Amino acid sequence: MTEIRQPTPRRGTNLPRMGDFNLTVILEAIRRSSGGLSRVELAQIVGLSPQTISNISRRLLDQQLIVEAGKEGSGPGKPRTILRLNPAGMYAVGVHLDPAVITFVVLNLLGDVVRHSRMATPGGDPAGVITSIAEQIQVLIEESGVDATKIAGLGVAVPGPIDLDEGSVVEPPLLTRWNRVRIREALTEATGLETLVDKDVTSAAVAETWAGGASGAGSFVFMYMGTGIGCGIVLNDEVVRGTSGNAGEIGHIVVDPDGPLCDCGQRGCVKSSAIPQVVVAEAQEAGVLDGRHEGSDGPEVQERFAELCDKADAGDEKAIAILAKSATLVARAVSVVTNTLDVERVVFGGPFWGRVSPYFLERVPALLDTNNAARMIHGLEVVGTGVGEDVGAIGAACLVLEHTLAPRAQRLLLEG
Amino acid sequence: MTEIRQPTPRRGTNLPRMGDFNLTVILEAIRRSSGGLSRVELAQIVGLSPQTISNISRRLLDQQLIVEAGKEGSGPGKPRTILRLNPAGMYAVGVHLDPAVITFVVLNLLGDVVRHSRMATPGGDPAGVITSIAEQIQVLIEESGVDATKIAGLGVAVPGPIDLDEGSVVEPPLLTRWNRVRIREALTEATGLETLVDKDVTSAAVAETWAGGASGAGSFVFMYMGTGIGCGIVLNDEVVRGTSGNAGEIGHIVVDPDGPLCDCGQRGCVKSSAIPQVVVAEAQEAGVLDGRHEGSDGPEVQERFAELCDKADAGDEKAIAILAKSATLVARAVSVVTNTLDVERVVFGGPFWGRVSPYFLERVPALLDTNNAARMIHGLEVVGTGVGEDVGAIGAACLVLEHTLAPRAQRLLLEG
DNA sequence: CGAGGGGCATCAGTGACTGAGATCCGGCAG
DNA sequence: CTGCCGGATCTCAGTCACTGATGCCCCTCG
Repeated sequence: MTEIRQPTPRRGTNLPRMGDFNLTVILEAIRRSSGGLSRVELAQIVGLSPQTISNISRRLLDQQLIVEAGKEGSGPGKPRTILRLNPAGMYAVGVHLDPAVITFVVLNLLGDVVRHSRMATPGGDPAGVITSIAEQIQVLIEESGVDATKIAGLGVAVPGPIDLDEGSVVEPPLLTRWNRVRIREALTEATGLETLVDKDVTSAAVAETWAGGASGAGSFVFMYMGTGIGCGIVLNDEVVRGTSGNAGEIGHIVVDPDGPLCDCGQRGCVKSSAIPQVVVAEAQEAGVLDGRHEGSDGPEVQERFAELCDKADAGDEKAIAILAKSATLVARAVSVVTNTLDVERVVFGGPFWGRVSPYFLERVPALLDTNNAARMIHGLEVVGTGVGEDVGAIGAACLVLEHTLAPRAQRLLLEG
Repeated sequence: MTEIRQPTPRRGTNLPRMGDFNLTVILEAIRRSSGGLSRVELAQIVGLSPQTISNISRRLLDQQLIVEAGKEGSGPGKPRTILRLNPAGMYAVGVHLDPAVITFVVLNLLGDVVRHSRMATPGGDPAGVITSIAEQIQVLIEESGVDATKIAGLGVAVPGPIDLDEGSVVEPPLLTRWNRVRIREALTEATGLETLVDKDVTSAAVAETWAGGASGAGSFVFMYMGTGIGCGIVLNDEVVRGTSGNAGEIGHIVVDPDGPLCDCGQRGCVKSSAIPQVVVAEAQEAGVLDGRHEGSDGPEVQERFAELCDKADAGDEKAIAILAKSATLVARAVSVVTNTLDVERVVFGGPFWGRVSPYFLERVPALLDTNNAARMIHGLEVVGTGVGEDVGAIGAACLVLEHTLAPRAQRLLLEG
């Protein structure tokens, strides 16, 4: 039963903590490099002496987290031995519990997907769903064929709100019956794996830091375009979770003064103006999509949204205008967040991102730049995630990798 | 010439860093306690062994940062020796450069104001203003009578935007002619003091962590009610500055769909709907304040705003309604920030806070609670700062104390 | 006035990082 | 083919912060 969140009274540190921390620092440097690093390069990058690097490298080699991969000799002298991550050195299982679909992945140390599966989210009792999830996890692990002793744990991404202390799901809007369900305990019990629970948007941000390459470094906001809209926050390479793990709730940022009334009492909240369901409804009203107004449930919306994108791709002006408006509205919300946090980058992703990315990438950067309060000082990079559609589940698995291997400041401090 | 901001490639740590860090941890524990702590209590709180605490205490005593202050004997056994901060152990000078007024303070280690002065902000050339500031600092230090060798440095709080790397002021809306003025260099040169520059709202947040008592711990947002509106952000006891030091720009959060058009193109931004200048204008239109529409400059607004508050205090319904509306609008903006960051507390402060506090404290907590996305998990505390009106200048001085003595994770890492 | 108990210091002991020097490894000139 | 050279890495102490064990000190209470 591990805790993600930080205790408030700041505690001291000691020698073993320091050693472990430096180990993770070196691992991170190797991880973030493309193509591995030699010991000498590591010494320069992390600022430790070559001897220390050697010692820690040995520990990493013993733990099979890294491997020596060839030599790089340029000029005279002994060629440098390149150290790379050992993909098979550690694995993590990730589950994304979405109101519509549950996604499962097994990740290796590089953050690559080794195995993956999906199932429609069963509607019944949470306890039953959890049992199904646990079963599916066992199947997945077997199918993947990975060494079970190398599996560091299980990460679970769930819709907010959550209670990080309890490891529970607290009444998410689209998962009725999930009221304070302690999914962490339940899955630890059922699978025997150390389990971490976090919000889907936070998980997506963690995925970006671990598997997203260059765009996952530094300070950024991950805009998650799913059934709803939310963001994950990373500042100086560390994820921001907030007091209870609920950071990133941006749904009620007002972006459209003429927008529809929201349940919060204001008009034009981004969650009631720019989420796929609303966009689809708008398209229907405008006659871009035909009038069948059957269901507003997950798959239905997804399908109709895809239809709208198809039309836009085919050049339908009205469809394009609708997507463009949605991009404008989302950009306003993003501006609020980026101005509040002064990040250097915005990463878009999530299940609905793939289809709308051209329309967003064409408009959002300029809009953000115009509204950037720090415009005179630095620009604001806008990119789509390289992690892909399963970013929720991949992020869930990355929660485990991050918790185990990332150089979090928290790792240095003594426990309460 | 010190840098506040963090380098991105995370670097390792070593023994001396660890020792220094633990020293700051212990100092912080003593600082945050009311009335000092014994060595045994410290050992429990920070998690280090009693021996280590003893050793570090000795270092702190040698540096005269703490003093042994009496004994506390309850029951049998040797009574505990209480360790307290030594107020005279360190001093810091703070300057708040506001468009209307420049405030100077000298702070002791406890964060108490030892000496303080003000001057109207001269309108001329920035270079001339900086010279005046430097002169005034010398005068203040002399008048304060503190041991000059104990002055750790100079902190300067300025309106944003700033460039933290350059230590410069970058075209703030109300300080024309201040275009990329490298005030940090200039004041280091002119005063001989190590100088730190930061945004006024960030400084205010730092003031709260250092001199604000219990409300300055953990994760909170400091809402600074000044000529404009902005916020400082503290997460897990560490200030969030952002990539370039410009975090906390929340002026363009939309809070009033029927509000006035803002220069950003949207309607009802908090900075164009709820800042004192606008509130005063509104009161004038409503006939609560008489029609003289002379100046909209700093002192004028301040005076008329005070007049409005007087009327409200006297029971004028219309005046109260206007302040109540302003509270509602500000609360909406605060909700956006608290939901984005999931903090546990909102601290209000700034020059205009004192007068409006009763009207805000009566309404804002309930409004925030209603909009709190994590309502089911934890509440949201709302308090007024205990630091007072000079929170900008005090915060500026606290920048120095924080930089020198706070247990920032950054302190552990090797330099680039 | 002595026993008891808690606070605190002293003294080694551990272990992570560091500096100096040795060793290893390949390229290159002779 | 051999020896030289330069750079990478390893070996071996050395330093220093934290820790565990031990003992002194000081106050309260019987």
